[in-house]
Amino acid sequence: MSPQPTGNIDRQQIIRPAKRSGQINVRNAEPDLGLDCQIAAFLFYFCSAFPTLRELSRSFPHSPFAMFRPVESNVNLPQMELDVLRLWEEKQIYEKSLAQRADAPKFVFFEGPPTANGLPHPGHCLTRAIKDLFPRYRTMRGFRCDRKAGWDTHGLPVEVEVCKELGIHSKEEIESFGVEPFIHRCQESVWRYMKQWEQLTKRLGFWIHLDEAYVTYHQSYVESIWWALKTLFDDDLLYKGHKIVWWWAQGGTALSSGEVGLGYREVEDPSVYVRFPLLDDAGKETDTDLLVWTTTPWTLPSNQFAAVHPDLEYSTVQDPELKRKIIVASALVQTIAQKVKRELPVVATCRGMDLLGKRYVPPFDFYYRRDGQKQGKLKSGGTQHAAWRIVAAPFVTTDSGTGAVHQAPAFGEVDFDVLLSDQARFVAGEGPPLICSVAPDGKFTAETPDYAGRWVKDCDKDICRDLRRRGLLYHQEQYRHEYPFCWRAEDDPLIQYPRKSWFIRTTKFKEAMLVNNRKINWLPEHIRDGRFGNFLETNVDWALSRERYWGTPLPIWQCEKTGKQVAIGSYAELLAQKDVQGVEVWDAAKRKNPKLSDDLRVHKPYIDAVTFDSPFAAGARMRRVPDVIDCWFDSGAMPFAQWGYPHQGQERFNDQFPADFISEALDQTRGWFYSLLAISTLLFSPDETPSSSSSIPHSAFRIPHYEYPHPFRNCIVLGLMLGEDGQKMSKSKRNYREPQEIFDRYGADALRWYFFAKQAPWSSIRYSEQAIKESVPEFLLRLWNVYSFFVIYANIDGFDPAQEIAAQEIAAQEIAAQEIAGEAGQLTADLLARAKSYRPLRQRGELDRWITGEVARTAQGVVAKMDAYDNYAAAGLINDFVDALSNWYVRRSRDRFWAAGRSQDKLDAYWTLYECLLTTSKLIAPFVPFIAEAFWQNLAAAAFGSRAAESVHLCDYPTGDAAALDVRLSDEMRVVREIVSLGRAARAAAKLKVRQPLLDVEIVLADQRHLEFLRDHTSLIAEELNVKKVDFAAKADEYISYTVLPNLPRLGPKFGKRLPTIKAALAKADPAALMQQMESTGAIALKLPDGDVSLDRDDVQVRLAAKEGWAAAQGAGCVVVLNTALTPELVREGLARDLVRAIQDLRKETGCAFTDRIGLTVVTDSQELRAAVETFNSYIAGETLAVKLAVLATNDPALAAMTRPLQESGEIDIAGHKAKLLLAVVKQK
RNA sequence: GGGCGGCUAGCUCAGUUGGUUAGAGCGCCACCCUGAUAAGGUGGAGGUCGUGCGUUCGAGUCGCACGCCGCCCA
Repeated sequence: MSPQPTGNIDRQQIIRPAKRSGQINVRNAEPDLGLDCQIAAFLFYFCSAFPTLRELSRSFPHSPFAMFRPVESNVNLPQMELDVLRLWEEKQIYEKSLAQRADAPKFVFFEGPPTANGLPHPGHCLTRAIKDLFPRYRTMRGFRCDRKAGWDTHGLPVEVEVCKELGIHSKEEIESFGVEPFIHRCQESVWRYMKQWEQLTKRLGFWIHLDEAYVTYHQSYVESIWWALKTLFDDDLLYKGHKIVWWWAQGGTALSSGEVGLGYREVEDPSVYVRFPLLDDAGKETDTDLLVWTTTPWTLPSNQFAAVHPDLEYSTVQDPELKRKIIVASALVQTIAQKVKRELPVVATCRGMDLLGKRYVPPFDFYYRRDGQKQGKLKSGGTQHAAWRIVAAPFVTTDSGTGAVHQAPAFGEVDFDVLLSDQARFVAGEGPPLICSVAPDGKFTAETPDYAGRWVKDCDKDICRDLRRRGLLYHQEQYRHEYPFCWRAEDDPLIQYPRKSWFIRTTKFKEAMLVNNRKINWLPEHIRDGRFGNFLETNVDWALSRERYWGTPLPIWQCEKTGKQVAIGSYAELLAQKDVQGVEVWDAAKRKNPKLSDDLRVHKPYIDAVTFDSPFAAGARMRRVPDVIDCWFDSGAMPFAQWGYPHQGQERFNDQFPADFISEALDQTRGWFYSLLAISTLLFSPDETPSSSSSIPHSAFRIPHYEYPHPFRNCIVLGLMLGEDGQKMSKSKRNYREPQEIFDRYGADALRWYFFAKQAPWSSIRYSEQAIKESVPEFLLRLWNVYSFFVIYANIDGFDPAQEIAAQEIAAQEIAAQEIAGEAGQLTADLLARAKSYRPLRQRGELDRWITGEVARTAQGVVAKMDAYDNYAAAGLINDFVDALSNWYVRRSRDRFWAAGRSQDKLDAYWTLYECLLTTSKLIAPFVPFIAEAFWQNLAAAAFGSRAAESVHLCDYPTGDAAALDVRLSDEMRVVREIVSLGRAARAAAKLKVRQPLLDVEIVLADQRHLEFLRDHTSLIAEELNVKKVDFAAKADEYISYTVLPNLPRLGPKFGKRLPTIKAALAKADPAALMQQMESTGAIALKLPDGDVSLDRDDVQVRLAAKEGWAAAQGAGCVVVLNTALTPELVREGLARDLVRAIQDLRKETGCAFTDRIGLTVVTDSQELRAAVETFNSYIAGETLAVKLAVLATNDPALAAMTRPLQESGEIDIAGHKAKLLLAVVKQK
């Protein structure tokens, strides 16, 4: 099939639509040619598969084929996107976009690594979309923005996933399964959903180097972390401590505060009130009890103290039933009386302070019977009983409970602090020891024989039962509260537990982190001092170690004799130690299974086997401590670990640090955002880092110091995305659609535009498929329609910008030379200006100058917003521009495109719209990269072949041509549009449809500034409003009432308190008189009781209001008044226009081709309608391509004689007149 | 219990440093246009800006208190 030429058809031979303004414009036409043209165009499209189009057009560089590929108006966006993806891949556009900026200033982006062992959902699309937007934008703005992907691969999530697979849970089960095969499984599991993630990333248009991704389990990555940890260790910032940690008993490990935070759930726990009988000074039991409250009965066997607030008032009440006295906080007496349903008369009161030091009998005697009488030496001299005393604690409140709190220091951080401060009062070793009746597996030990071997939470009930049996349980109820569970094993409640664990001394850097944080540009801003700042304020040392398997091994080796430790910074460093043994374990494994990833070499269990000679004790070995580390440290170390720094990649690190931009969702505040900031502050801070001592062996490496902020300068904190029902997104609830389905239905651009343009990125969004769907017609399709409009007409007219420019005889070499310079390929104004028909802007019509100015204004605004990371505002500006382009420029210019011939005015319109579309394509490229590319591929690449930039994404971002800006014109056009809009409103109010012509319209302006401009546009306004005449009323008192209002922002600062008086005076005065005064003297003088006031022109505001009884609409600065008088002539014209509409509908219904001639009979008994047809016969015939137009009465005998076939309308209503239409297609010769 | 954020039209959300008539999109109703057409456009109705108190000549906007929702943490 050889395509027919389409570009050289004589313009005059194509049927033009008749102009609506009434002039009939039918020519002698050859409809066949027009049809051929369409078929040819279709074939051309059909034959030119997307990627080959360029080749095709290249082979005919100056032929008519270089015109635009026809565009369907009902475009299949998802399909188009797939074509674009293929093009990008084939032409390596992403790579080229980077190469092009190889020497440009850098814009550094860090990828927060996702974990690929779960499926991606729409929330991930949001993060990945925003992570694409700004790098794309910055690249077009001339920056070099490398984008290295990354994967988070370690940690509990992976282990738990594997355990589920294996059907096991506890550490014992893992151990018996074997650590080695377990680790292998973990490593495999990490990549389970990699395909889906890569697919999503690509399909969304997220340009990032997936094949160069950093992976947290890779040896180089692990070694970077070892270096960091060694550095910290050597600076005494990494230490082993004994603390109360949140403990996952089933998993046998502590969790970081971040991880704990992921697992809070509301649960019901017992809330118990227990009597602690008090002892007198002699150690004898009294008749008084302290009533103590706890919500964790299982900790009662480990009770050591009871805490009261020293400043609270406590009451001793008489319990009539027990016949004993009970001490509780005075504020809670009534509450407790209600709970136990009896009066509790107060017999005495005291302050908490008075209770301090009193001894009591604890509810269980497992420890008491052994140590109850033991005393220790106080530092201040004298002795005291070591435990089971009342102590002071500031955290005791009277919000709930009894005002006296059970203390089991082993199972609560605050309780532990109480123990520590109590111990501090004693001579070392004499104070109370820590009592802990629970083993690390969460089960009671043999020290509490009644419950030994049972999971603590399971014992709550039995403990309560026992207390009740012994009469100690005063009251019990259920208590709803939030309690943490393991974030990966959701049925396992966490407990607080004393544990030796490795910590990073982040608290030492609290101030430094705060200072660093203050320099970060957080979006939204409140994160800085709010959520994140507050979190830093309450900083605690980072619980780093995990007694688990799949993670970065803690690089600490310990002397088996002396317990002394060293940190190792790399595998090579390890091998360089004295008498290294155990490496053969890995070698053997690798021999056995050569497929094993070499990265496993630095993992458990292989690394555990490596030992070396202790430098601390002769003959002793150094063995690695068994722990791995918190995987949040992995991701927080990515700024340097992604390069394997400092063992390698020092240059890359120096170049790519700190990041200019990162973004994740709000849930990363205490996760990635914190781990990044903490690690960076500890390692790279300017002054504080006492790390000059640390060094890499055999290298002169020094840690560089960086000014704050680092490691990131700007951070967009995305809102959380909720499911369709406002709940958390959950696969089981199906409250969202799979991303792939969204892509298939609406496309990635639709999803992206929804993310970028529908709300600020930090507001939490409720996933809404409807809203995604809407962004298609609202934005994409509207823009597409403008584009397709252009292409259709440009092709019909043979508007060929490439040929126009070639015709100027620009040597191909010259263009090629400029292309190398990176200039000519982007079809900027100066290149287009070489076309012979391209006129300078100032010579073009006003509408052209206006829209070109709007493009410039939009580009300026978008750049300002995007530079400030405000994509939402930027998208809004783009949207406004597209609206102006579509609904004003194109609409107002239609006639120019339809006009016959190749007038300069028409060419101006083409060039203007063409240039607008090219710029728009660039403007939207970072936001909706696919549709932008589709535009470019047709408007630029298809037309110019290799002379144009290969992709819109290789172009520079438009910044707005200052010379094109015309603020005044922009303002004036806004007024015109407002007047038109008001006119339509007035019509609607008067129930006069636009098809009904009216005699005239009066426009009253509050401000005469734009009057002259408007006078030049009366024909435009008249046409838009379908009126014969437009007047600007000079004396409008007839229609209008005025109000003279004070200009408050101006007067406020000037007059302050006097404002109400001035306001009242203006309101009271006659507006007409005020205006006259202003006109004659240039000011308004007000005589006021508190002194005269003179107001100038800018001090007041004149507001207009239409008087009653007029068909009018009022806006801020003007009123539009319609003359609603209808003459018979006008009514007939209105009827004629209505009739045209009805006939056009019938044509369409009949399936007429554009060019079909028809014969038409209007059958009606309405005199008016008949008259209208007669008066406007040629107008109606012209509009509807009727060669014959007759009107008959229903009883006309001629009706019966009419030849068939006829297309017959049903009975139609033309403005209240009944009629029927008979249509016959006239045979074409 | 604490911190942070939110509360503006039926729904989803904008609303600059306080300034007179608080906006958009969707939905609804009405209408228009129709050779860009399985689109498009215009208009309308719809708001005591969560509640109260305060600061101010003036508060959706600033302050305080409270209520509700969400998140984070205890």
